[in-house]
Amino acid sequence: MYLVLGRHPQADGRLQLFDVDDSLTVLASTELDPAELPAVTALRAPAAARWVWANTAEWYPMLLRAGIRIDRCIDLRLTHAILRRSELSARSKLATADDGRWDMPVVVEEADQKLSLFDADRSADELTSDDVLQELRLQHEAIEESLDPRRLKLLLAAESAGALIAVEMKHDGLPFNADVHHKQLTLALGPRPQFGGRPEKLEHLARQIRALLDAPRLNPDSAIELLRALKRAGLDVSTTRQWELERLEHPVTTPLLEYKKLSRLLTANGWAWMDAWIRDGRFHPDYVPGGVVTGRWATRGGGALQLPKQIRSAVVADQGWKLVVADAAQLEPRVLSAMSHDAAMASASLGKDLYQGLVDNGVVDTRAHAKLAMLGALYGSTTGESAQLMPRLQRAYPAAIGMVETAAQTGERGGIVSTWLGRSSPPPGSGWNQVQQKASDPDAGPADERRARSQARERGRFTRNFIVQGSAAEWALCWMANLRQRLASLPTADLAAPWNSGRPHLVFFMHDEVMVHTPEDLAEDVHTAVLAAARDAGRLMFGTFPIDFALQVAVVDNYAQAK
DNA sequence: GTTCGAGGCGCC
DNA sequence: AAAAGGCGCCTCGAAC
Repeated sequence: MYLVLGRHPQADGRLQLFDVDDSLTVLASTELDPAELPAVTALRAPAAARWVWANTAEWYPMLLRAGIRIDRCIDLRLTHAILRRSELSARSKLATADDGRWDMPVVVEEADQKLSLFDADRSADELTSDDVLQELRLQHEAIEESLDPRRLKLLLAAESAGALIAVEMKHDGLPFNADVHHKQLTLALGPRPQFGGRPEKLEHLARQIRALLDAPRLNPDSAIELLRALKRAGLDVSTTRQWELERLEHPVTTPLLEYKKLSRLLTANGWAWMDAWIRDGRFHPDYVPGGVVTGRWATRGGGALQLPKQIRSAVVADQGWKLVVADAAQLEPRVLSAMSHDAAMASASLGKDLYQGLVDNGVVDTRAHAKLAMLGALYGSTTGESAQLMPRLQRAYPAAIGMVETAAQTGERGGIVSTWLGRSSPPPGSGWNQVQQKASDPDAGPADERRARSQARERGRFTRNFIVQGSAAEWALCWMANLRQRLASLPTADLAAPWNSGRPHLVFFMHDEVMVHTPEDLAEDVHTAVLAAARDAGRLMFGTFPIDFALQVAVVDNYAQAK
């Protein structure tokens, strides 16, 4: 059963909802006002139906505000983006006759707001319920005729579950204690400036820097001015980056590095950031599922996926609640060993730290080397220590290393690669092709060839990493989607708050890490659920292949206590 | 006045 | 002396 939602084809501003059976036949049609959507949804929610709509971020927020959570959906915009590009469904009508209509920009505004603000000139391409149903049929056809319907179905379900979770997490927000943060800022920077300008401690450091460089008017925020001043002081630097400054033997480096650190804190996560993103003790960033080509999420505003370790102690559970923080240890190498069926590499990770496993198996001598070698393999390192370790890795794990090498070669040739579940990389752009073309021209110069070679290698590193990063993102989505279902079936603690029924809920997701905010009494249940969800995700994706997805789980009061 | 690339740095 | 994948976002400063 599906519930297909879109605009009404005639009645302006109204919506139309189709009840559709599994053969995609319309059983019933309901016309409704946007304001009625929560009520209508509430009536239907008990049915085991899957909602189908163009964009979860458009409809789901108003349902959440009405206290309604839905179980499952298909976000056709997200699933279209996967299907039209996937190598598995490349011959489908959806892919070959794509008119770009579903290539919409990410919309985070909500439908009800948009209607009230832009009622007069809503864009002409708003999708009717018929459009939505037609797209659902097209996608079904593409999946069924694809080279691997099972994988695609899993990927599309996980992607859509992610869309629900993203909206729910924005709605619920990440518990964030503004007082703790304010105290940290004041301690580090000095009191908040009343009328702009630098906080005390930054200003003090700036004065020290100017004195030490004998540059009375220097603005240390200007990289150009700073570089000039450093050179004038006789320092041999080509940039003002941290790693380069650290190597200098000059009294200015200490205040300068300190200045940069504090300045970063102020501009990225200072008082202005707090004013903009923290409301009622919650951080409400916009998550953008599928926002990265590899399938990772992005965020818009607030920089949630770059939340510095420095400020994590301000992420504090409510009174009587806990944070369960879980991250997947060495996720990418584990995913690679499973997708390449590299039994040797998989066994190195069974029940333990994968990097230590490499040491125990005699592949490398230290854990640090194991990590360096592995990152080199995943990113395509060609120089330095990490590249030197590659032959050892290659010998020990030929299947795994062979897989990323093949992906790199495909990319260098301009080919397309795919993740385990079938998300495919974009083809090279026209500029890339032109450069390669030019290099094979009879009168191409050595510079042309060098440029072509370098760009080809660059793309090879991208495709090499794409298959691993993208497949790891798929595992993470499966993990989180499974966890969400498990959390929904946990009992409700007697801690109902206005914003929550007392049920554990996801509050944060960062690539290979999830955080659940839970009543204290249920923290152990959540811990168990997180582990079980990881096991399920591994089985869903890799069946019986013996691979462990080890988790580090911490039950804490604030985020800084994890790890 | 806005826009956009560069430099820089935070996260995975 | 920067390298090796994916991002977002801040400031500066030139270009429009």
